[in-house]
Amino acid sequence: MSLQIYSTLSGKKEEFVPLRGGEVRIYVCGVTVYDSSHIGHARALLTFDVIYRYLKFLDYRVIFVRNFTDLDDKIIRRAQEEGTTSEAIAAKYIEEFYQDSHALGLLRPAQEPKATEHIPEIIALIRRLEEKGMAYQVDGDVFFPVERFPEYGKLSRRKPEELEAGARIEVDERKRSPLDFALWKRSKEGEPSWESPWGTGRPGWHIECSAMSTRYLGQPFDIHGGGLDLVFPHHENEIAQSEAAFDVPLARYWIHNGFLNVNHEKMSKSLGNIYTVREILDLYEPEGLRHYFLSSHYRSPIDFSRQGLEEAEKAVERIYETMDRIQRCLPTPGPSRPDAGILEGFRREMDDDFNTPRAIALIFDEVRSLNRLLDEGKTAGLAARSLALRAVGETLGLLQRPPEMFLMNRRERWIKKQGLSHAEIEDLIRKRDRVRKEKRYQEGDRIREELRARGIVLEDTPGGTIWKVK
RNA sequence: GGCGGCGUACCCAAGUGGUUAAGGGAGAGGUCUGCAAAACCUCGAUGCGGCGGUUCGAAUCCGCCCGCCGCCUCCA
Repeated sequence: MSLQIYSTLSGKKEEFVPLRGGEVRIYVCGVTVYDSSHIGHARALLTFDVIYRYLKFLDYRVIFVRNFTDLDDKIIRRAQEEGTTSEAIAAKYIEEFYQDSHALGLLRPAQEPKATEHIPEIIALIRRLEEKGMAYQVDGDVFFPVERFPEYGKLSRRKPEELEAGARIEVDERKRSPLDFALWKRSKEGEPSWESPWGTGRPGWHIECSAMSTRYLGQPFDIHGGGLDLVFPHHENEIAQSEAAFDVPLARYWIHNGFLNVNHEKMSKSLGNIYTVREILDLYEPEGLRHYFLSSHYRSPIDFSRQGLEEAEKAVERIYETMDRIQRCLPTPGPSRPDAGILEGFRREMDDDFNTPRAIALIFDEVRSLNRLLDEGKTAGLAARSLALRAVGETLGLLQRPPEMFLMNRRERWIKKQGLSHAEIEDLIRKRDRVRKEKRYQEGDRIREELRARGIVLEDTPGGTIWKVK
């Protein structure tokens, strides 16, 4: 069995066959940099981060491109509100994006093109469409004539007639059809603008992705991805433009991640239910968030909850505890190779449309089995299995830190929140040790209870008493 | 109105025709321990929103009904 990918275009799982041998070219629509990234963005980013990692795990040479939309109405509006330039707004949120990406443990794409740096490519593409009669100009605006592209609607399974019937937006009278969309917009006073054959203006939203994907990956390329909400109209329009221009498919497989909801509703500013990446990572471990997302399938909706995140964090802690035990038992792993059975099992699950929930279940099966070996004091095969576990974790972007660091971070976060200090806790532990030596256990248990009431649990190990967060 | 999705144990969540319905969290009992914690062992849905149907056999396919949601407009 080989990798099967669900493609929005065909509406079913298909065997993945790269267009060029061992190489995979993938383009994912990135963020519009006009505000802080929220956890919905994080879900999309993590989804494709894992897809990227898994393709590499399969030994493909992967060319991963993810753009920044650094030019659009929202950025311009934001700049006006703040009395600055759209360049400054974009630069600020790109910087924030990188901080968030780093915190989330995202692998960096090979290319991260920005719309503003590809104006010549965009103009060339529009000109090509114009030459083919697939663009028309009205007063410095250039539109794409949807009715001239018969396959329009094939990705989102919509018929143009039905769309027109249901349209309830204000229609620009100058367009031939309400569905036609802007390739180029004449710029208003004070907006960023570039010289073009149609006068001073700026690109429409969809065209940048067509221009940049072709620039870095050619056409067709293998995988195009993004959030489910981009299917229509963004990706539909990209297909129309690119395929009208070059008469070959834009991309072979179309992957879309499901939404992240809050209280069963989509996150939106008007509902005030947006959580930014930074505020969540302020409260929870990044790997907890990653685990939380990966324990649902990438195409399913997730209803975000604090409880879910807390449970996920405990789950990650369980894995780290086991890795910590292994490390103490086998300080140097030796020349072992990763256990092939575990890797095969992982591959079997992931080959089925990146089934991360099953992959995670497999990790926990392995954790239990390893703990049993450790309990029994057996070390045969331990090194190979822990190496495999680490490889699997790495492919999911989990288990990337030394175990003690994860455990320590959780503790630090907790005591800070509780207003406790190390010294205070350690004093109590020493005091408890003293009374225990004198067998005054009741007194010792009182100290334990006192700490437990503040979320600290004590573990008496052969090496002394350690403490953890409940 | 059109298109699409979802409803599985206390919570989260896999599973889309066939032995005992994954895994995590919470819970109960046990082993270990001075007592705990961690770990391990055991238990936990005779049933997968409801009602019919197809089939030797369905959580899985079909129909109807109930409930929830998304897209059709910028949006990850």
